[in-house]
Amino acid sequence: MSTIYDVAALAQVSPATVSRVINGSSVSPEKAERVRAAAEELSFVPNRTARSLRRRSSNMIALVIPDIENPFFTVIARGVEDRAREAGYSVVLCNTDEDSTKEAAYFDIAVLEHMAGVIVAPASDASDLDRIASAGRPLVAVDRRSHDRRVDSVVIDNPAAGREATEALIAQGRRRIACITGPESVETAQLRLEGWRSSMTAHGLDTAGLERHADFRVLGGRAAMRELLALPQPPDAVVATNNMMAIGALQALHEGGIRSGDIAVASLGDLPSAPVMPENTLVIDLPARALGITAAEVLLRRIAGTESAPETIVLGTGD
Amino acid sequence: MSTIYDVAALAQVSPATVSRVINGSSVSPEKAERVRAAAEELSFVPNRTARSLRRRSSNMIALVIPDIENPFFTVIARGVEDRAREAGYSVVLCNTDEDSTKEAAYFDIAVLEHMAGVIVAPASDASDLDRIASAGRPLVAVDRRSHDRRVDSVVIDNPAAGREATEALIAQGRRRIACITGPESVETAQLRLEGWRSSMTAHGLDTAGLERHADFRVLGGRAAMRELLALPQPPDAVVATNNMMAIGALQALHEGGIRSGDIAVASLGDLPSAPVMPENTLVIDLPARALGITAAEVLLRRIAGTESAPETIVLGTGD
DNA sequence: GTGAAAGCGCTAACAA
DNA sequence: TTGTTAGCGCTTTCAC
Repeated sequence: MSTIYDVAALAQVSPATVSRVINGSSVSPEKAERVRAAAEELSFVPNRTARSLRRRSSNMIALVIPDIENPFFTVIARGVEDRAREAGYSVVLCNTDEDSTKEAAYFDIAVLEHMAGVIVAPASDASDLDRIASAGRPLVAVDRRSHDRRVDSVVIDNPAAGREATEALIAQGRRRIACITGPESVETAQLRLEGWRSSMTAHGLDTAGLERHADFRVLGGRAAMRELLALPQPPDAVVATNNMMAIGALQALHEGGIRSGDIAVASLGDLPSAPVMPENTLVIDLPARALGITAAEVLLRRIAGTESAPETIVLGTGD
Repeated sequence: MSTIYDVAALAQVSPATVSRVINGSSVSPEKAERVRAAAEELSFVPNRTARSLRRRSSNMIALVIPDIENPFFTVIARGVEDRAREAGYSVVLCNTDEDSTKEAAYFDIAVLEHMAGVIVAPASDASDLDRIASAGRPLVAVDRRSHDRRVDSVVIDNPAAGREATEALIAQGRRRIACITGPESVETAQLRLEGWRSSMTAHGLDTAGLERHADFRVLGGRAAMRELLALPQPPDAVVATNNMMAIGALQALHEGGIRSGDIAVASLGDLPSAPVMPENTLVIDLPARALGITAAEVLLRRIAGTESAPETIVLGTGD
């Protein structure tokens, strides 16, 4: 493990010059070359910890997501990671289980570790993003906006996604279409629900009693579907506003012995690789990877020091 | 952001004493109390970067896995993370896509970042674990042993898992049982295959032409199953040595229009949450979480300085 | 038990 | 453009 002093000695320059070469400041060509040769010779690699200490910022980015078992978020993670790594940053993946307490603990760590920035899919509207913002760390919300409008957000056009799913079911001839959405405290859940509602009313269809709030997870989707099945007049289709609840809904249909085709399910977002896709299932692709890439780009820009007002980037579902 | 100097000044002791209190060295009770009060007062938290620089070791652990989309590995990750976090370490998740080059890049980062240790499910037997070992960083292989016998390993009893799956199929009355396993360069794949083979021969069943090597992924499993279906005499069951290949095999069966029940599939490891589990499917539970927890414990012990000879811990499939 | 002082390896003023 | 120097915040000898 050689240091810039070793390199400086071998190249017969000062440590500062070595540092400049590493960081791309202006150095005369011949000295730069000597430094490069010396660094090569000693297989020198800069000590990132020392750099972080001095710069008061590391090259780690925290990515805080609510559910690592959900492929939607792992795809986002891969998008973030690919872009971040290109820029020389490492990504620390933090899983919160939709739990704001766990989330807060991760935020504290991010600050303590002097992480360069944080990308978060907030567990709820109550997420304490201020913990990060007030510490002056760049922060980007992804997939879900925060109530804190000071932070950048990268989201999907959620109402459009809700409408798209609903329209597709209507086009299949479905009329009594229910919607299973996420917690009321998550804006994404509300917006997708609104998309469904607007499509329904636009087509003159009744929505009364057909909304259900669940938890964005399999069990919640299943329970909600069971309730819908128990209605005096069950739906003939359902929009699940995320993939996990769609799986839960399909499970409930299967348990209930519903004939495939009697009730159609539209999922917002790809299902985890399944052996067989049930025929009555419709998937609306969500641009998860683009979400991750874009969030990383916005964050990197903030890390680089861009000072513009916080922005919300809305990605179309077709992206 | 206060420092130990601020705390020292307020408590009227030297910075060294503050450091000692933080790290639990012997300090007189009254001074210790003064320091604690001062730290509380200033809401002091030690700067981890400075500590890492000084100690030449951070409190980050790298977890390098081949496939973040595979729930088997995410469950391992959660096991690792839970245990690591208890001990005050953060976990950096690194996804290699079964690619040794990507893996090597992560190893380099782990060394550069002075990470406290690395847990890896090696992409192949050719994985260059020496990169870490020779840098003196603690290293534990999980799920897959390395050819490098200097490192600790935590694995499943793979032959037993292979046998268990095979015996279960035999108990169902299956006789012509194929095996789709992973790459030849991955020991885990070989051992599970051997488990299958030993059960087959123990029951006097023929194994000729019924082995397939794939890549532990959905597409590979599907292709292998197609080949098996194209055999003059196709199998009546198949053991897939991991969950993703089991999904691929089931897909191939579905595409091939095979009646459910004609060919049974046994999967080593839980399937990702699926809407419906096909009836002809059998899952052998693998103790993924225990794998993660145990690997973390072994690593933490090494980080703490245990100097015993490298060990291989084999977890029973019943654990 | 406690404090003074010397760094860990790097970067950023400040001079030259 | 280049070098000198002073830290970033912490830990750890080494004296006392």
